[in-house]
Amino acid sequence: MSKKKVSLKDIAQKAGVSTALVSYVLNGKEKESRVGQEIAASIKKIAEELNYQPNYVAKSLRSGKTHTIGLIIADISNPFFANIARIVEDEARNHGFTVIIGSSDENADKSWNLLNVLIHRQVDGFIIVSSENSEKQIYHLKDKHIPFVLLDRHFSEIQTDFVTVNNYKASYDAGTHLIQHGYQSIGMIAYKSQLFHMKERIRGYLHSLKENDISFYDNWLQEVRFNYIKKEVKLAIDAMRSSEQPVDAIIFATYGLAVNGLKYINALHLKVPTDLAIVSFGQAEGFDLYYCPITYLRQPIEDLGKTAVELLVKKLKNPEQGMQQILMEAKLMIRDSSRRKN
Amino acid sequence: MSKKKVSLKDIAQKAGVSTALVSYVLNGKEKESRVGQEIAASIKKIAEELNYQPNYVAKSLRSGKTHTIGLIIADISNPFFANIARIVEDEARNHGFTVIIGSSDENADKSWNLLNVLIHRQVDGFIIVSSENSEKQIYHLKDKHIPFVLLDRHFSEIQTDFVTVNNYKASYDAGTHLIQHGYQSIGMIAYKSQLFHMKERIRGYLHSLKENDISFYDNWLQEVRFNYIKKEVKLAIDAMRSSEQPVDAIIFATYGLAVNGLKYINALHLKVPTDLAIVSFGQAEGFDLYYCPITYLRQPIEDLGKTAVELLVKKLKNPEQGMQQILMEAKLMIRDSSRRKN
DNA sequence: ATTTTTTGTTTAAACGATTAAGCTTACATT
DNA sequence: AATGTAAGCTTAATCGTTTAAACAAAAAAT
Repeated sequence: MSKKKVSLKDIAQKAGVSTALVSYVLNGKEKESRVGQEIAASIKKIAEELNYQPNYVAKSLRSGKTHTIGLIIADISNPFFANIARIVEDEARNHGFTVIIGSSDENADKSWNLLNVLIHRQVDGFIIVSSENSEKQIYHLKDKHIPFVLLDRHFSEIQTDFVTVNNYKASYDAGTHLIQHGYQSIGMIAYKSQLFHMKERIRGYLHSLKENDISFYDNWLQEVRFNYIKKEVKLAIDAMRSSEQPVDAIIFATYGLAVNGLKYINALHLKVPTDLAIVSFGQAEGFDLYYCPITYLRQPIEDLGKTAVELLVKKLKNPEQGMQQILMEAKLMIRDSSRRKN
Repeated sequence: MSKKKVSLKDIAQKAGVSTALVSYVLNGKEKESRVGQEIAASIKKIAEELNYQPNYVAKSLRSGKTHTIGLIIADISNPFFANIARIVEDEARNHGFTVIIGSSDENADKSWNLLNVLIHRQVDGFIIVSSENSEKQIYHLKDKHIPFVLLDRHFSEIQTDFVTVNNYKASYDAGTHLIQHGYQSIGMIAYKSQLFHMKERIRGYLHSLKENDISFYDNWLQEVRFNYIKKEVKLAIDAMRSSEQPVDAIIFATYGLAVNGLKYINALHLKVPTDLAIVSFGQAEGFDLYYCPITYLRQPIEDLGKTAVELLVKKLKNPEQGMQQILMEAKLMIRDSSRRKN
């Protein structure tokens, strides 16, 4: 089976007309281009019979549009990003776009590489979860007038479209919640990072303490390096516990930090929440399977992803589209790991 | 900034030669096409200066190759597939290919849709984790001579290239392990499915019982429907426990089943492994965070993904490439949830 | 001195679609 | 009868590459 691919030319030949007519008809331009009724009908019929499928590569070359979106995330094997990817993909497909995903591993060089590969592949636009020190890349896109939307993170000093959660508020809520449930010595483990969203998470945490007149001890805030997460999370927990004022609760700034932290807490035979209460950013089955379900900040992943796609698609259809910056709220899902202290 | 895109023509003009020469030089065909030394050098220099980047769309149109692979999986938000996707992506990029991912949700119709969208996008080939009842799709690809490799699952009645684990052996190992650790009444929760890999998992389990002269009770094997997983896993566990011969151990045939099962087991306040030992297929942090780390079958995800890409790339480069069918071994990672019964 | 070969380069078609502009008819208007 | 206009269709350029074939000039062989 499987004869040659059917092209416009084949249809034109069979119908005894030029390819122009076929193109007009199959693109629904019969009216504007005054194609005869019968001829139009017969073209449609033949196209149907031959099971014509347009060649998108040819279309793309002509139009300069590939109907493809590049999605750059930190790591597709991280559940948060996997979920984002899923939403973005589905939503993009609904709009007739195809998605190409790349994982940057939070590494600016990899991200730069990906960006360029995808630009050369002529993607129409990008949805990006930025890595640290990747400001240059953003400027580059602006320079080249390639449309993009930042997702989950943005740079406070660069004006761009973005869709993120209000990390400050989320963190503040987490801290306040713990305080209201009777915890007085609350630590936070975050990444050592210049990224705005991380700074905001820290700021929110600190603010919740201050507002409740809890005096802060330096040891309570631990910033670990992404590439040494396993070791440094342990050190961080050790430091917090041996602090002048040992913590009775910890807020983890990401899912990955929480996974590592909880493993160590298990190893130390600490009981959650009696020895240590927990609140974490991120979400995945891990938190459900834990013997004491973990209180977490649920980010509106579906909304985030859909909105990012919508913004981008709008920009692609109308490059004059004004800038949009969207902050969404994370919801604190209260479970056992932050049970009221007795 | 951002003047117009630089094309071969621009370079040709600046160098005062035809585009053909430029093409030859930039594709390293200077020798075969006997391009003059100086002219070649100057072309290279100019290309460099103008920062020329070839237009892949045009290249694709000409060559009929897009250097793009379609990856169809069940669901990118499932950690197993997310990991696969990650590996496939990286490996493909190493070979100069780009990956487009689609999630089928184990649904043959969606999968069929995806397949067609990607075919029209002119992907060069596919890596597919097949859904149930998608045999037709496989025949379709064979018919059209579109290269593909099946991953993780295959159809015993269709001759295709594939890369999967030896599910029979994995399951058999799990059963044997439990028996050797003193468990006598071992149940399995699997999906109700015609898919070969699922049948094999069941077959391996049954065989381990038989070989150890353990008589099997019908209630021990529970097959639940994918779309009713939450409810039916509960029913399954209830049925096993109220069996004539209640189970003291359960093998879960997938990670998703295990997550649901463990949640219910927690809700029932059953202690693992004293009340119920557990072994599961799949892997993710969930199993580490569980108060009693779960014994699981670790599939060689990295190898699976890489090998699938390698096979496909080989086929793309040489369509005459003979069929390859690769079975890999899953490794039983023994942890606390199957601790020796005392 | 003529022919052949080699070397270096250009021409032009092709991939598959889109679309502005041009070309015929037929019909309506004066 | 002459002119204008609308309808219906074709031509040909274009997007950016690749590459077989043609060509011209120089070098080698006769």
